[in-house]
Amino acid sequence: MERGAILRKFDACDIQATSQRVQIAEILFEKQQHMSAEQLIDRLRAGGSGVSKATVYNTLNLFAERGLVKECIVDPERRFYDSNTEMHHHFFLIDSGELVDIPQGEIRFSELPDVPADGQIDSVEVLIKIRQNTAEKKA
Amino acid sequence: MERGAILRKFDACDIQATSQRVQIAEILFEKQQHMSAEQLIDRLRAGGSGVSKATVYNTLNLFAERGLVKECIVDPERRFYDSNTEMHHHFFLIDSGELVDIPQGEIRFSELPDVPADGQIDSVEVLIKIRQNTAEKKA
DNA sequence: TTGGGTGCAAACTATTTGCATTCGA
DNA sequence: TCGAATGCAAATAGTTTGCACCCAA
Repeated sequence: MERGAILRKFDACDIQATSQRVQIAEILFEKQQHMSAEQLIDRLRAGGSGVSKATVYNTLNLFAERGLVKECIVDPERRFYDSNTEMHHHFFLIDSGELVDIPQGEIRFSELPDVPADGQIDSVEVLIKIRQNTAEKKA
Repeated sequence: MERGAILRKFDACDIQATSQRVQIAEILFEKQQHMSAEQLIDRLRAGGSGVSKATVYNTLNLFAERGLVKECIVDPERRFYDSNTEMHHHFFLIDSGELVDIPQGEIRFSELPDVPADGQIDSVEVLIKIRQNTAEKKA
């Protein structure tokens, strides 16, 4: 995604553009992906950027809050930030800790539960955990 | 759930019964619920038990590993342990941080995605986030 | 000029670990 | 008796916060 598109996204989400925020967004929106703060910091460092840890965390929180990215809680060790904010679901590859998108439309419900009184659905997320068969299986 | 049933569960999961483990299980299986380590510790303390923090964490990990309880990751702040290990889904009440079971059968899929090559489904979890309408709504 | 953004380091919190002690089969 | 379980405290890791500094409108 080129800078122009990022700036437009910022604008749409009421996010002031700064050098650091653009750097972070450029990595996040490079492709459809799920990154943790740490992975992002590594990428920044690898690219020679000196953005601080605190700024990365603050920025990711800001992005998530403003709806620029989606926070995915699947691994208690770290939060993932998903550059795809469309309603969609995930495979979680247990062995690699990787999160993979399930394209919209590949899951459909034939029945959904009644929502508790006074509540409205904010989101519906399906997480399918996958275990690899590749190598060993037994302990 | 009475002690006998707990001991039987322990046996089924190959967990050696000890006083602390039984105390913890008694609270967890008191009813169908989701507890965090901290809530559990509070309950133990309230009941006059002196089980240490480390033992609670170690025990919860052991229980989860052996399939006695299900670990639910929904809030990055804390892990919940679900005394219901049946395949089932959850409502997450955003405002209260509460996790509520969706009875088995109230969600049905009409379409599920293909599983990545060499993988097998470990679990399918649906999380429906609910926002309350009760009081205020706007910032 | 002036408030928001940034960087750093210290603070925090949930969880894990090492090790000596205790308990139970 | 002897290994497993426990308790404590210290260690760890991810994330947040306080505060001084800097930049752009």
